[in-house]
Amino acid sequence: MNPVQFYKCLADETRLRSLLLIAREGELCVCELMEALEESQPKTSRHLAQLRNCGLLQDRRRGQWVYYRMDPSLPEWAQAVLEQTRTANPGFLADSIRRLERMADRPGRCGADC
Amino acid sequence: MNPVQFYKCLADETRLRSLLLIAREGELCVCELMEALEESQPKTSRHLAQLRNCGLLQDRRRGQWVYYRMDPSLPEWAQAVLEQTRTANPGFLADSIRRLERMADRPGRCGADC
DNA sequence: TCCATATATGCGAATTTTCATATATATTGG
DNA sequence: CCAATATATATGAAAATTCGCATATATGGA
Repeated sequence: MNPVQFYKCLADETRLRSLLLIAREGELCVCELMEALEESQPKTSRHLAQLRNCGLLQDRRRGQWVYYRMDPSLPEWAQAVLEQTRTANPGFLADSIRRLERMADRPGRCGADC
Repeated sequence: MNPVQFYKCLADETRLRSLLLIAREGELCVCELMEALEESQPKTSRHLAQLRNCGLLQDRRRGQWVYYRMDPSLPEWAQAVLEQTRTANPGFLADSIRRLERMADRPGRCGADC
């Protein structure tokens, strides 16, 4: 993981919020991120695809939904950077978390079997 | 310090190398960074000014030279991010450090009195 | 004062990034 | 198969970033 490319990925509001929200929640689908970030579907999807292509996120499809989570092979230093950024800047995600928690009809998360 | 703006500062090869080199060396002047990074004078100077304007670096003039160092008021999480990036990616700076150490006629560093 | 060195900045061109819009693909349920 | 929902992508325009080059400023020494 090239540090410059890593930081290019974090250098955008939509991408950084998505990453930190996913880090906090474990796994989120595109429609949840759209709602939490108040962004359009193509914009949300495109940024997530970019983070996946760079190796920061993994996705899995479950029915109609595609869930994104941290790529577990992300180097430790990069994971640590994300964690520190998240915990040191609680205000950065506050509104997004509120919208996410108030979201109606969130698709249910389950393992590989529902 | 807005996290997105902070990461925009790190999302460039010249700026990230400059920052990590300065973090390692304590203080460096523009001509040392030009040599270490093999970059032109205007390019080097412009990126350093940007880092100063964003609050990541401080500068002090000593004679003809302007020395840049970390801004001590940089939030702890940001300092930690830089340190982790630096120690976890020794190869990222290796060539620059070699060129810096082999540089002839490096301007001498002293306190406020030479 | 004049010159050499070090650094900063103005500016337009070139490159990169981001976005909105439209459309394509995939899945589920009828 | 058809319709509805969720997600992905193509495309061209707009915005932001980066760069090279020229020039300006600051300092120290002859």
